[in-house]
This record gives sequence, C-alpha cells and structure tokens, in this order.
Amino acid sequence: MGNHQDRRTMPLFPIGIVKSLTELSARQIRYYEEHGLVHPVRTKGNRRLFSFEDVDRLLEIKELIEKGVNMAGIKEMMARKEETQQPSAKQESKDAVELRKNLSDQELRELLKQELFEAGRLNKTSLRQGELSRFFH
Amino acid sequence: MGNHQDRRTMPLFPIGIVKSLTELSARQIRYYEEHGLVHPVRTKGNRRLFSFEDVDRLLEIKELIEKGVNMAGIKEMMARKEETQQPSAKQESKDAVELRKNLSDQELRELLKQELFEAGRLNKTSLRQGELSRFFH
DNA sequence: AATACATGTTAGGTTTTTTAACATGGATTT
DNA sequence: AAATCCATGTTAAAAAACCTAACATGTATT
Repeated sequence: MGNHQDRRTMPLFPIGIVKSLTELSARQIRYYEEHGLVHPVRTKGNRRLFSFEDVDRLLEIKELIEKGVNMAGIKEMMARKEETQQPSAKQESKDAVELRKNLSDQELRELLKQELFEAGRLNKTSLRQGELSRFFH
Repeated sequence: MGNHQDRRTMPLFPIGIVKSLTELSARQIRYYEEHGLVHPVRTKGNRRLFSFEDVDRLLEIKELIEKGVNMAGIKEMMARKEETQQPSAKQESKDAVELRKNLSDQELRELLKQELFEAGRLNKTSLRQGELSRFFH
C-alpha cells in the first residue's frame, strides 16, 4: 500500500524520448503539464521523467488537438475518463499523486527495481490498449 | 522486414535511467559496452540509448559480477545464451545488430511509434522473465 | 480593435553525458 | 617482491539536453 507501482506509472522517460514518441514539441508537452494533463516526476536534478501512462495520455491529447479540441475540451475528456475508471485504477491514480513529489535517486531506484520485478513476474503490459489503437488509425 | 522492432530492443533509456535501473555505475555500463556485452544505440547527439533488453542483460551481468565471474566468463555465458536461442529470438538479435548504427530522430520516432502500436495491440511484455526472477532472489 | 489561446523562439543557466586520461586495489605472473 | 593485469573510480573539459521565463505570433473570439 502506497508503495505499489506498476509499469504504467513508473517514471522512465526524459522529455527528449517523449518528444520522439509523440511527435509533440517540448513546449507543447510542458504546456499540457501546466494544465495538469500529465504528471511527470522530477529527478533530483529537476528533469522531468514521464511514465508510459503519461505518453499514453499525450498521444490521446495529440489526437484531440488534431481534431480541433481545445484545452478545456481535453480537460473535460480526461476528467470523464477518470470518473469511469475501475476502482483499482483509481487506486493507482492515487499512487500517481503520491509520486508527484520529487524522488530521491534511491527512491527512484527502488521503484524501478520493483517495477522490473513485477513486469518479469506477471508479464504485464505497460500500456492501455484503447488509446494506442485509436492513435494508429 | 528489417524494419521490425519490438519493445525489447527499442532504444529508450539514457544512461542515467539505466544506472537507476541496475545500480551499476556509468563507468561499469560503458565498460561492459566496450566489451560488447550491450549495444546501446547513439542519438544524433551521441548519447547512448539503451533498450529493455540491454537493461536485462546488464542485470544479468551484475548478478554474475556479484558472483565473482570475470569478463571472460560473462562473455562466455552470453555467447552460450545466444547459441541456445530460439530462431525467432535469433532473428530479433539480427535486428538488434541492424540497430547498432546511429538513428536519425525520424527513424527513432518511427521505431517508437511502431513499438507502442505493437505493445498496445498484442499486450506484449517488454522483458524476458528468467533474468529478472533470478535477479530478485 | 482588443484579448485570449496555443505554440514558437530565444536567452541564460543548470544538469547530464561524453571521451580520455590517470589512479587504485586486488589478483596473477614473473 | 616487483611487475602486470583487471575492473572500477575519479577527474577534467566539452558538448548535448533540459530547465524556466519572457517575448513573439497567428488564429479565434469578444
């Protein structure tokens, strides 16, 4: 409890990789963060680290942007989405909140190790499926 | 063909993340690369990018190091491992070789997108299981 | 015409990574 | 015992990536 972390929410990627993954500009990514749409963790050196979940959300945001939806619309979508989430996912979301504070190197290492362990043991996937299949039309 | 890439071999992590993941020093990681044990790709800016597979191998190397095995021994282990690999895995290994050259941003983006797509569609895991369960004793 | 929105661009500072060189302590060889 | 080798640490200087903050801009909205 509290300490649990899965591959979806584990902070792994610096912004450069996320740019490649999403084809969004750094400016855009930071802007969306400003609006509370993604929640990258900060390293000790103040660099953002994004999770698979963040990347997933950014891809979703990108789709909506391309459809002409504005920030308000996107926020609304995201909010609805949270609502219609399974309780277990809600719990994870709470863990994500927990993660919003800075991580010491040690803590980060612990998270990552735990995650790798989980991944290996349970053969879990890191990505929700809906988003992605929608992105790749 | 040739272009196929899976989550295991996709270049994702800068060395800092790999340090956290493995608790190896940067010096160690580079040294093992020098000895051909891992094959991080270089970005346009010459930074190393490691894949899940690389991390996996580094964890395995770490275990062996901790058991007192030297470079020669580890190389031998790795070599044997390659030999006793399924043909499909061998094929992927060929892809990994393909990856050893530098990647343009565009190529990298393509790889990453493809990978995310695959991940979402097939619900694959990024890590082989054996390694990790051995690491977490 | 003025404002707001979403993003681009720029500047200056900090962090991370790179290569190369030299240092070191424990094994091994001479 | 002295020399050598191995695996790693440490250091330095340069390059790359990232950070925040500010200003610029084009399209929509008021």
